[in-house]
Amino acid sequence: MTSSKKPDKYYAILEGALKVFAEYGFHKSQVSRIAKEAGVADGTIYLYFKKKEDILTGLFQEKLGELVEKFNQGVTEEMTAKEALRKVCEIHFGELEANVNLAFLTQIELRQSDLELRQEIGQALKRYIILIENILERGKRDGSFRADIDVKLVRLLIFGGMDEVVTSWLISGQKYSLTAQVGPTVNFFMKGIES
Amino acid sequence: MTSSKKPDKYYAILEGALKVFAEYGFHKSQVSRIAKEAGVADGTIYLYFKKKEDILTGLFQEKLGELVEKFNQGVTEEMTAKEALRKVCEIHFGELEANVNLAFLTQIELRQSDLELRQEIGQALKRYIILIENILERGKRDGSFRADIDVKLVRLLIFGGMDEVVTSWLISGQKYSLTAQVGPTVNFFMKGIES
Amino acid sequence: MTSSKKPDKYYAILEGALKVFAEYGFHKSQVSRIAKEAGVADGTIYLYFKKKEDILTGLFQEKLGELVEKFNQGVTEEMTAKEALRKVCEIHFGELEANVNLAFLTQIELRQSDLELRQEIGQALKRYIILIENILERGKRDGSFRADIDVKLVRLLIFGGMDEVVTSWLISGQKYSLTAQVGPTVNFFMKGIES
Amino acid sequence: MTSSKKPDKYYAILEGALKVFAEYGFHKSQVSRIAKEAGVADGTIYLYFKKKEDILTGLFQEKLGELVEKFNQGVTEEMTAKEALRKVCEIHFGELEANVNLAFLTQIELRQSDLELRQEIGQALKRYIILIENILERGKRDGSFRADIDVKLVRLLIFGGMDEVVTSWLISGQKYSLTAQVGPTVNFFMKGIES
DNA sequence: GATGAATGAGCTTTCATTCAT
DNA sequence: AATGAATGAAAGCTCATTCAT
Repeated sequence: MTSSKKPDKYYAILEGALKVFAEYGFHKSQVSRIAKEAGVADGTIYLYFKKKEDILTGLFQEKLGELVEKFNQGVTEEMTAKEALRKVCEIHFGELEANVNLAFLTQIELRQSDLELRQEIGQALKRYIILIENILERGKRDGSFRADIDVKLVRLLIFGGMDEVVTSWLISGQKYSLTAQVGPTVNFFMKGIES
Repeated sequence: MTSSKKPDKYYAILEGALKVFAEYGFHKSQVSRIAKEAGVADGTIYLYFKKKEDILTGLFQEKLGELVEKFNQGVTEEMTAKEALRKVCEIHFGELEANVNLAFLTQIELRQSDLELRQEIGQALKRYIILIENILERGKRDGSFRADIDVKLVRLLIFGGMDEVVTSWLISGQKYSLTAQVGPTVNFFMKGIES
Repeated sequence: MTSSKKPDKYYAILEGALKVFAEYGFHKSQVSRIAKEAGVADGTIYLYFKKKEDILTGLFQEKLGELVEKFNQGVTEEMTAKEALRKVCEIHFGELEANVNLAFLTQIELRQSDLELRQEIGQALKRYIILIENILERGKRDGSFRADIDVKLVRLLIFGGMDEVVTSWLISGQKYSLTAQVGPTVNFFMKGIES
Repeated sequence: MTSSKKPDKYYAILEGALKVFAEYGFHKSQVSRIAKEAGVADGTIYLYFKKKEDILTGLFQEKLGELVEKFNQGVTEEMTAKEALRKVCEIHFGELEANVNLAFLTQIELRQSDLELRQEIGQALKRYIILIENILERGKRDGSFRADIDVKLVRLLIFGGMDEVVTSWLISGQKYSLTAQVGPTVNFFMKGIES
């Protein structure tokens, strides 16, 4: 199903890098270690990536792309805005809980990058951002969400909130269930804290 | 009240580091450059810090400490829980908007650290976290906040939301007013998005 | 008459190498670039040459061989020694002026080699050297040249002189006519500078 | 007497480089080997030279500078033009014979450089070139040299001739006396080969 | 013979850290 | 305490060469 236009070694290197980056972090990961993990020679990496940093970039694009795909497939048009928002949170927490290495990549490594790279990452996440904004717009239109909300700001607050929950779970050592947080999290987004 | 027991050069180095880290990022900042910015010799830095990373740690503790101090001073007991929460957001956005270098430090550099360091940062932020949790507890007790909220979770959601708003503002190039976001942000925390 | 027993690709590679070496110099020329220029695969080069250096060697032998051939054809027995020497200089300057890439090869690249290779080059030039020495011997015998000249030394002085004139012309950017220097050059060889 | 404004290590590195370059050639010489030879750490080299190539450049400038100094000191105003020219050849052959490493540097390594570097070398030799040209001019004026010689061309022929004699002596393995060639060489320059 | 993807040894350069002064 | 020249480990990257197809 995955239309892989790139050669196998490209993906082997990315998988190796995911493992190594997750364990050591980008700056403490040697290219030679990634090569070993991927089962290729050091030089081979440079047939597929121009610089070490490009491995990180490629990893982001590949993995975030897959993630975004899952969001797009999981959230359908027939859902109500509320259902859709809940689904987004379920996928967000669920996917990262199911793939801890990926969680390390997104929550830790993704931040270990300079401003320039972060802007690039922003691009890769754009479709996810648009998805959330669309849900918010839809809710505003059909009256299920308040008319006075600032879509862009609320999108940041929702994304930032989920992001922090995931990071906290990760730093704590994944000692509790992340998906168990979906209910109260979505409830907060819906009703706030005011009694 | 802040008893600065450390010698002047200690702070000179931290100020130099703040500037340099903000401009180049931790990994691309050379110790020699920090020394130059601080007006001391390279070797002098090692009289005050054991390793380069310790400069970053020291910077966090110092700067986050100051920040936490501001929160503690700005949020008083006579405020209602709601007022207190609004104040927290005002200070959070206000301080970082007023000090862009500090914002870079907290939003970008603070993330450029491995898991170990992030846990350490968590410690430095603990008092801020407790402050928010206390406000939430107080609101639950006096009935201004819903009784069924999970304090620890909501604290993450609130902090994460504000954090993302700041980062987004920073990455965008600080093109708009951050403090102008306080109102709608707090409103979201209070009432959620449900109509 | 030149029986080319080597396959076409051999010469294609040499031509590619001549171009690439002339532009980048031996050490900065990649084998893959030569391959591309020659229109063959990288690996193919190693069917014809054992090492990169052997391409240079082959090029010298081929090109210097052609050059020596021209000297031998241009200088005939019926010429006087003086005429022959003038002819040598005419061909030397003329051929290199007409083929700048070849000039780069002989004046610049040919030197970019270690002692070992330079001795090998000496071999390839041996026939040219012998030609000059023969002319000098002949001139001594028939009385047109002084009897007390040291043939080997004078050969070096004549060759070295012409060589320097060509190199200087090349480095200057070929801004003037090289063949125009034949007259005064030969005159110097003949009469020296003493009035 | 040598006004050394540069620190000792600078010269130590140059001396080490001279030895190593003379033995292995520039491209086969590792920086670490030069460092070892100079008795400094690898990194120290980069306190004095920005790139490996700059060691070569520095060496040229230093050594050619010393050489040029010797020419300027050895050739005085009260000499006749002929005497001066003989002196030049004596010093040229004598200095290189006395310092074989330097001879390797000038005859082999100095050529192992691309066009750009050779132009730079040309600058370093300019004073030597001017010296020879001045002698030729003087000889023309006082009638000891022919009035119709092209000074620039003859300078190339003289320099190139001497250069080739030195190189040939070096490649042959320094089996004979170089200074013994001064007499016949100068004689050739003066009287040519015509009987 | 021809290919070109893969290899991996090798080297320059950087820069955190040290220590003699 | 302060200096800054010196250190040397460490690693990203290149590219000549190989070999399975």
